[in-house]
Amino acid sequence: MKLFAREGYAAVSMRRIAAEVGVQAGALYNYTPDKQSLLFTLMHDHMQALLAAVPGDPKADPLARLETFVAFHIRYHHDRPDEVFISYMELRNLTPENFAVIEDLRRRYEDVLESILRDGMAAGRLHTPDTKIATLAVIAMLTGVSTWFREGGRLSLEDITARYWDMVRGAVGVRAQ
Amino acid sequence: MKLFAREGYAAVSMRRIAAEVGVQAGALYNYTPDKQSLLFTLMHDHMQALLAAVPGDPKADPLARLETFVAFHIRYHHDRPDEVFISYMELRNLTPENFAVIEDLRRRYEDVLESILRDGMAAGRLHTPDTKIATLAVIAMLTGVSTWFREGGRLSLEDITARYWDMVRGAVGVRAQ
DNA sequence: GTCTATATTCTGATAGAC
DNA sequence: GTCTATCAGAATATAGAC
Repeated sequence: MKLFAREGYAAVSMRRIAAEVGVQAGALYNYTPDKQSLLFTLMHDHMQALLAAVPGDPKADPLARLETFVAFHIRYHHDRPDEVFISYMELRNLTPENFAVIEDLRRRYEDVLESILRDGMAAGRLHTPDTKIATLAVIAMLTGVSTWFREGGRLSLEDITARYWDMVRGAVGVRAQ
Repeated sequence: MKLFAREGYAAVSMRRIAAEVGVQAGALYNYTPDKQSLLFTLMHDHMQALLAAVPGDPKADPLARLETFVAFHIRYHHDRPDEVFISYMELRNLTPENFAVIEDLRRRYEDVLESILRDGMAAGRLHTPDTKIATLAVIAMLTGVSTWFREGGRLSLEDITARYWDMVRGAVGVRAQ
């Protein structure tokens, strides 16, 4: 995970991975049939864990669910920079079959947010003309945090989360009380 | 450009590039001293062109400038998918010196948007508590379009641009007229 | 389950003929 | 300015001893 995130799948050899974990290259093949399966397993496990962790109580207030989602996404991605980086950057190095599996999991994660936005619309708590577009925009915006945020800077992750919650509310048309 | 975008810098050999342009591998070294310089030149040219193309009339109305920036960013990135993809994905394959150059150009592009937001704040036309964070959020949101938008889908690029302009206005606190 | 050794192919880059 | 040929090393993956 660390090597793929730092240098990229194609640039990391099986020998480097073996050296990192303290065995010879041949020994790795007791754990994975090949390099591709290793990449796929890392990405698959990450997406499964993400889907298992995302909070989603359909009975709660839509705005509360949206705020929870924003905080969850920022925090979860911040805590797993390598997994996130790989899952966005190494998609093109998956075989077509493996790519389809990961894409399906990603779509299911997006659907969690889109359901929140749809319920918010139905309840009249927010106003956005296209929940699918808004979903993609919000996720891109939130995921961007992990590309530049570093601990110890001008703002804490809690500050950042507050700013993004402001911006998300504005973007999806939550009207002031 | 096409090969790096599709398969990644590390995965593409000089022989593949040579075959793509119809020469033998050795001939490439009449045009670039090495593979790293080739990547750097592609990214550098792209960032220079982006900075030269971005509209920025400091005397215009801040909201008009913001709308122009949003439309420009979406259109420019949509028209150059390979360049955009490389410039975001291959940063880690640059040498530290080359990375610093590209990062500086990227920061200068971000500064164009941040100046607009600052002027909008000063003019009382928008309200966002942190123009730097808003800049990063808006650019991440807009750049995301090029990862999923495909011609011929449910919405045209003009439709998308209109939706994003709505969302950006909300995100940076443009109050309804 | 790890090791050494190896098959086979590919890598970035260079030399020198033309 | 392109070609062929080549260097020196690295790549994935496998075989077989232990």
